[in-house]
Amino acid sequence: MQDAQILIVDDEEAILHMLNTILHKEGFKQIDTACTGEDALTLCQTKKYDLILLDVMLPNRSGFEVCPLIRQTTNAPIFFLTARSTDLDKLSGFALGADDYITKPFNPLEVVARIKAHLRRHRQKSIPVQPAQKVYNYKDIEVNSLSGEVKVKGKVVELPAQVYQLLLFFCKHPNQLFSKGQLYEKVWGEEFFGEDNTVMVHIRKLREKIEDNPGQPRHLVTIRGLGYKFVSNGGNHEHS
Amino acid sequence: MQDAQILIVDDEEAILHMLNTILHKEGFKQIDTACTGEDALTLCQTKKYDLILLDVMLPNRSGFEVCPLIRQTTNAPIFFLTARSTDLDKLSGFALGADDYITKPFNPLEVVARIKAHLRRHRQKSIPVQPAQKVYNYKDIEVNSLSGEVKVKGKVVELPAQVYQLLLFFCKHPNQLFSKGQLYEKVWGEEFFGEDNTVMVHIRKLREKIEDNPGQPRHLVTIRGLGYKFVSNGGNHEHS
DNA sequence: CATTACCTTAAATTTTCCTTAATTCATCAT
DNA sequence: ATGATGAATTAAGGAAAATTTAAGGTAATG
Repeated sequence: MQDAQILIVDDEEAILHMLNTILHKEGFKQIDTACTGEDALTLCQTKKYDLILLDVMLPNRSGFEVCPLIRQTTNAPIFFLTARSTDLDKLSGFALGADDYITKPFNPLEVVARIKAHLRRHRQKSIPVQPAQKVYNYKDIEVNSLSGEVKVKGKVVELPAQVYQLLLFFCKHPNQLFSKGQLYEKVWGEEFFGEDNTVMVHIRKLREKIEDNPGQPRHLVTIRGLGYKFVSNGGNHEHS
Repeated sequence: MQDAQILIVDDEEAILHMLNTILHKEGFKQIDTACTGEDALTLCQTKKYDLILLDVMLPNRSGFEVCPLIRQTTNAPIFFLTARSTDLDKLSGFALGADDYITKPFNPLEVVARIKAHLRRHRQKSIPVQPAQKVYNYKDIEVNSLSGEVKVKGKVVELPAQVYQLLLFFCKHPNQLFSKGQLYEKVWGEEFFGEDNTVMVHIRKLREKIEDNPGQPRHLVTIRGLGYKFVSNGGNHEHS
């Protein structure tokens, strides 16, 4: 339990430091911190946390905004930190996918107690599932993961397994940039050692299936030096 | 009751997540989600649900529009979710085939209570009227799960027990993709450790019974790298 | 203009699946 | 009990298809 990966997101250095020391004293050694919602999101995409403490008041994007985005990457419990604590806040926080609500100023012992309690409960429940979406619908591309069927512009196309898995992954994370290494680890589920050719070839195969002109892709675009991104132009699949 | 298949349709990720967690905590483990009416419809066409939660406000097509279309695929109870709660809304909601009406913001406990109540009523009603009479009727294949009789093109064929179970499972879940592992766990009821040969041989036996040419199956097709699928070409599947 | 990152095609390798046959297991009549 | 029968499982060889590797080409970048 003490080896739980915890992420704390707050723009105030003081609070970050306080929570960090409290939790560290209690034996939690695996603590990361972030100052902005963007940083938190990036961290969540690369690492798997067991618990996230998220301040509502953040520069640029508020915690309320970031919460559902983080939810897409993980189903770890998210605790909101806030100054205000009206019932309405709590309700909307809960609606956004929060699991608990801690109001400033914190009682350090209370924070620790709540975290421990939640981790205990959560651990027991083995696999807390997130709402697994089964059908993805973009402008020209339609994926039914129940039947394993893929349609492009209404026509059914056959995909090899690995290419299908790749498409499915992109459908689950549209408009997000992934490096070849990330893709290999997420889709293939194996450690990446720089052999990026495999990914590139599969990207190509996928493009041959879903793009009008695979040489000039419009859905699965490459961002040179960084990776690939599946863009959903006008697809009726708008999260947040 | 807790194994009821539930579908939640809402474009807001947050609400999807909230309802999912609430219901999951209450023991409902079989939950699917969809963001659009189209997706919901696709899901209803491939799978049978016991209850559907449908948001009125949906992108593209409204819940009002989608409801009658879903009604054509199933007679599962449909609950409308809506922000407004004028009497007009309620009236048209029920007229369109809705079974209940839940207004945002929800009280989680109320949602669960209503769902449970409805499922209880529905279950009670359906059990005595039709005592689990299940006859599956596809184009060439007919399975009577009461008598255990299987007909292919009108002719009775004898199936070994395990092969029959396999066929029955496929009849219950047509047009859905299952991996060998899934099939083994669902049909055999034992943990799967990669010994997929058993499943393959049984697939072969089943094909010898139901296919004209077992080497080139038309009903029980294999999707390489992913699994098998029982396709019902236009054949109407009647659960009762 | 050289270097880097990416694209593209084709060949090589591996995986997956099919099929038949052999073996084990269970049932039932003798 | 015991052997016969049929079913379920395991095993093994081969075919087909998918994945990976490799190699040469192209476009962007500094």
